[in-house]
Amino acid sequence: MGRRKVEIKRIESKSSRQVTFCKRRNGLMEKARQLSILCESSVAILIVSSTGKLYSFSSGDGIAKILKRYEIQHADELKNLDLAEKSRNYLSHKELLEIVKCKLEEANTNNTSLESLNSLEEQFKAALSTTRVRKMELMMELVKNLQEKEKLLREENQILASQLAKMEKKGCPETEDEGAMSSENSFRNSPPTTLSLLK
Amino acid sequence: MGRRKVEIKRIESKSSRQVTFCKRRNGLMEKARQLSILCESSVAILIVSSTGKLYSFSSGDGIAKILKRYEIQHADELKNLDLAEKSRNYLSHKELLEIVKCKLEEANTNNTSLESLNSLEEQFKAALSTTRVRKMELMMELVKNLQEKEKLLREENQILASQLAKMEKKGCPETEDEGAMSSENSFRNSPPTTLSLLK
DNA sequence: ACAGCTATCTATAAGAG
DNA sequence: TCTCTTATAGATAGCTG
Repeated sequence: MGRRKVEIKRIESKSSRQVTFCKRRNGLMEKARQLSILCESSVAILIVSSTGKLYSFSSGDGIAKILKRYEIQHADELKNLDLAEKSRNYLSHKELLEIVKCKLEEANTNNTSLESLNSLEEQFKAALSTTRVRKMELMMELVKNLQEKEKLLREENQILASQLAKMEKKGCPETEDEGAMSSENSFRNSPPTTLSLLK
Repeated sequence: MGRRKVEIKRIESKSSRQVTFCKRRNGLMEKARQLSILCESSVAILIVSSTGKLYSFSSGDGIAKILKRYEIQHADELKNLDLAEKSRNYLSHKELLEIVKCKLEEANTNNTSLESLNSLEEQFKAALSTTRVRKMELMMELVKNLQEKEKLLREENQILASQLAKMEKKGCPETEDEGAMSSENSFRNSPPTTLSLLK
């Protein structure tokens, strides 16, 4: 859309590349904004220039929220968060154990009546209300589930990555559309794509 | 850029909103692709339609990597692992309760003064409140980080899956202008492959 | 829903200050 | 380098099938 048609390939001149980057980046963001408004959708854009500078756009509520929507297990996650918040005030088991052990030993060295011991037990039970126990258990379950999920995802990730690698070798070793090359360039010295998260 | 100028505000007609969404979404992705190539930058786009469907574009290296830069305080994963392991060692409250009971019965055979028991209780409460909050916060952090990690992994997974799909479809895409469409298509209606594993 | 078609509108490449 | 201008390429709104 300028005085002449441009080929879509890396602009060699550094300065005009910079100028074009700025113009087109602004254009892209504006388009994103319009799309999000016209069609009431959530849009997020992240751009890292070749010099490593980050630019981002997101319609309204920030990237985190957009990503959240995309979470497949909505209900599950909401439940998780809810649970997480509720259990914020609970004590860790290990901690509790330590304290109890310590205190009991202390108590042991003194004299205790049967009645008072019973009442102690009652109070202790009360303190450890049933709901608390339950929530803590759920909390533990949450962590366990998350860890399992993570494991599955990593496994699947590995599989996908290796399949991709295979195909890339067989199919088309050099020309990659949509910036596979450019990404190679802009992250020249970083390890292969997928592995970043997997270390 | 059409037959008439449009105001940038929500399109009321559902059908034409849908059509516009599709057209502009494609346009946006194409622009993103061009930007990433022309200026050798990394670009990622995430769009969630009003119906909750996800569309994404990313130049080559996947969103995860770009997101990583964006995450301001990316808590170290090592800490996570450490924490996770620690939490695995915590006893369940039920178990704890058993232990306490046992100890109390043990103590029963000896004699303990009422006062010492009361003071025990006080000390116990005090000790609880001191460290409870901090420990729990760490725990929450663990969960939060796990959830974030999961999110990133899902992202990455989807990208890999779609790249794979793209390659399978086309083998080896060649010229710039066609490429965007192919990437678009591969994202269009395919529910992420990932999900199968996660239910 | 979808796929073309153009008349129009927009974005922007190159030039100017 | 930056900003502004302007001619032109490109995107797309409203149609049509």
